[in-house]
Amino acid sequence: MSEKQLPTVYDPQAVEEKWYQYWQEKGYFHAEVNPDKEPFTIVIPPPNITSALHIGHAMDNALQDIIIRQKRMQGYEALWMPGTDHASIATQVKIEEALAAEGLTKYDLGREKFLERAWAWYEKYGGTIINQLKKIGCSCDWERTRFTMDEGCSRAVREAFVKLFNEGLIYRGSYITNWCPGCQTVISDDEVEHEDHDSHIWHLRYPLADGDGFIEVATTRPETMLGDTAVAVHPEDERYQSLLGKEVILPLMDRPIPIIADDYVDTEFGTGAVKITPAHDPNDFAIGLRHDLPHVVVIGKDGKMTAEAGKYAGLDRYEARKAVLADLESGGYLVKTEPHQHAVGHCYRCHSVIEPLVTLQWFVKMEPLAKPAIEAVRRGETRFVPERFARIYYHWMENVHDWCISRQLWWGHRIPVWYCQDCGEVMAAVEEPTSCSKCQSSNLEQDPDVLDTWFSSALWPMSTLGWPDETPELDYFFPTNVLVTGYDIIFFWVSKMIFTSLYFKGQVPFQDVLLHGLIRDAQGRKMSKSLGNGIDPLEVIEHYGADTLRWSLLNGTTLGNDSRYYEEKIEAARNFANKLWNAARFVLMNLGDFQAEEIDIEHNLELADRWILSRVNHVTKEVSHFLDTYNFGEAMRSLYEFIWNEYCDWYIEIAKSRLYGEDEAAQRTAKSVLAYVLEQTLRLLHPFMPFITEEIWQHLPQTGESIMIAPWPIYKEELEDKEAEQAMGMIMEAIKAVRNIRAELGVAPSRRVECHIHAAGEKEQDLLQQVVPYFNKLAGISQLTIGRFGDAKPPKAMSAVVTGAELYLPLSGLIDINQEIKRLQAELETLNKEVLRCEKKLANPGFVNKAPAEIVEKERQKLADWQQKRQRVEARLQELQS
RNA sequence: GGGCGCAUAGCUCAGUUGGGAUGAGCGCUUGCUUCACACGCAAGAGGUCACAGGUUCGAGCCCUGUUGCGCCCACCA
Repeated sequence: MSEKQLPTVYDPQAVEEKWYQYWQEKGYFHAEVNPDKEPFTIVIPPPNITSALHIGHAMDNALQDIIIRQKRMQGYEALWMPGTDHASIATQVKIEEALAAEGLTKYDLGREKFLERAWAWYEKYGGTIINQLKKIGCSCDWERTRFTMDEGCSRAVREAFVKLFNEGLIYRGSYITNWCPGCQTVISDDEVEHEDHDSHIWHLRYPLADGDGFIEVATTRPETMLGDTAVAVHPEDERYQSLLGKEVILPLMDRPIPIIADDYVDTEFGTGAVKITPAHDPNDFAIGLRHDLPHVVVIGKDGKMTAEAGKYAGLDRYEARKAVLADLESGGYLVKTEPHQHAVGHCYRCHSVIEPLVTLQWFVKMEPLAKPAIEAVRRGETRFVPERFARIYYHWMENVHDWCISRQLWWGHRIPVWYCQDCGEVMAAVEEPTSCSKCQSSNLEQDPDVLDTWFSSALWPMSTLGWPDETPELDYFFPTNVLVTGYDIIFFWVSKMIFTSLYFKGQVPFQDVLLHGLIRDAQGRKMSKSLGNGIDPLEVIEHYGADTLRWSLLNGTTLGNDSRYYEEKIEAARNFANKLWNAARFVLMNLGDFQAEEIDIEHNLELADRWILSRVNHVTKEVSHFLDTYNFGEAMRSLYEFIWNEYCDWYIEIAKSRLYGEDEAAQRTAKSVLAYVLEQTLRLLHPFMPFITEEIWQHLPQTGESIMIAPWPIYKEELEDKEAEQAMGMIMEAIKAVRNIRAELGVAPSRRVECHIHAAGEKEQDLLQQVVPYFNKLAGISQLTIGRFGDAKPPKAMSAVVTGAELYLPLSGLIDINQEIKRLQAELETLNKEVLRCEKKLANPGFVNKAPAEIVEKERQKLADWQQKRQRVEARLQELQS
């Protein structure tokens, strides 16, 4: 860098573009198998190619980037594996929407043309997403970028399917499934979103076949009664003992159906008698199996009534409900209608009301997979952060149903199963078979369906590293270290990766799962397209820069908790970046031609130097610790406070007197410490704000290619300087006391005043003498007289008592003795309270005996301190009142 | 019906293993064109840590219960 000075204003656009390109050219993002280094791996949650990234993605990926950048600096072979997800159902829904806008359906195109469209979609959005991630600053290993439908991932999917199939863990069968009439496919239980709807419960009367009265049933879905094939009661329900084995005539359909007994029925609920529709209700389906009941399918896949529904055939299911109810009422079968709330399932992609239908599907048998997955987490092989999410995982795993993996969609991994059209043999194969393994016929047809999109996601940590091949990458980078994702996809993805990885690899896929919350809008509402309250991260980056966006999304947050998006937060982050920029600009302006070799932080140190060096060392410890424990918000707070409140507000101001002074040695020391602390701080800040830190760092006198590969600062216990921290604390307290008096009396900032300061002891006096140059500057003092307790005081003066000293400001013309007395009396009151509190605590034998010695000692110290202050204030009051 | 989270300054939120709430940003008051920064500086105001018990020498933090808000899971029609 020839240009040593920073421009007055930080321009994120130019800087970010420049450095990102530089990093890429240098190959810093790339990780290789390297036996000399310890690996550290993160696989990205592959964003869906459905559309551009939203603000939640920005946060998710900023988190991952923070982790991977720190690990890289710490010397790990850090791999962040990137890629995108084909998102079978979600993408298909989008494409069909686009088609609909053209007045077309997927059938107009046909499967092949439709898939061409889908691939074009991938080309467009897949690229957009990658570019967005780059804008955010993500240091992914782009050379390794993958896609869930690329060749390798597709082969992994087929291998996994065939292995599970051959080992009896995948089966095909007709079961009641969640049919989405909108997407025209089944979806798994996880993909159904339940919502409570205000509806009704209808009591119906079914006449007994023998004409001897009625049985009353209750239902929330009257239209399904057309498909009833039984009425069930509890076997021990005394009310219905005499009816068991009898038949009722199904109203409207005139069909006799039996009254059966089943434990499932709750005698307390409704009438204790349940109409059974095995074809249209999951519970009824189970009862139907137990009692071998026939299925009457009255609702079709289009959500309309079938021919089996008789005169209602062709009606939409909700119109049919109205018609059926009207007919039941006019026939005298409707006993009563009561308001009722009940949960209605909706498709998580198109929001249609799910229709439970019996269809022929492929399933994964979950029980043998779930058990090891539960045990592995119990053993701590994978750790959930925050811990509470492990419970959610356990609960899901312990109650998991078999996983329906086939989808009646076109975009996705085609199920690798072929049916022999001659002998009916069913073959699962990784590569397309040419002939039937049983009858050698070549008349084979592949299953038309595709796999659940989560099937390929489940393999992601393995497939991106080469599985099913035993690649060096898989051996080296797997299991991965950290997975970062939102708590809302524990079921969809996290749990599926865990059991899949354990089954195929015998290892958990990652050690730690970090689960963050959702970003809501300023009112706390979920961001959604319908509300139009979403935020485009790229727009924010354009206005404020990526560092600002990253900082604002994570500052002050905690893992697992939702947060809100505010323009004010963005501005606060921007202000922080600006503060850092200006501090650096100041340092560089004063450094001149100062060289890296000139940096000397061991000799000629003043108190303030020792203090800031101790502080930066302490912050190094804190930030490292907070990152180790995933307390990102706390790490950021620590950096923010150090940079703003200590480095800028105090150290830079203090250093000025030496920078502008004549003493060259002192000037060199100040420059050294300013440069050293800034450089350390930039490295600590780099994972959070990669661009601005690089830009500044490149201007500093140091030797290195990039801050990205500079070593992570290490805490050194020997650099801790408690004495300097305490002494500086005293000095700062005294300066603040002077400023406080000045402000209260309205002393013009430009007016320099005289000050007498009396120290408690020799140590304090010595200390004060050391800091005169900047004490005067920071407190606006013209003449500082340093004495000892008991020395003569200026006759008319404002005064303040601070730790180890008392100070007097003889502000002629501004002093009102009565007001001063009031001030001191108020001060005395607070001091009395503090002294009392300490005394009480120390008088408690329980505290003195049981609390750690360190705490007790601290309390004694405090008491002595308060007592001394109180004594000085009392003495001062006496003087003034006499 | 289960489970979980939240309740701390006017607002939005932190608070790491229990040890004076000098908590942060925004907002508010007062004063400052102080030679890095008005996206700033300085000085302030503002809190019974939801409520009630308990454990402890000591509780915002641990335990029990209550209230309010939010979320997740669940095959009672």
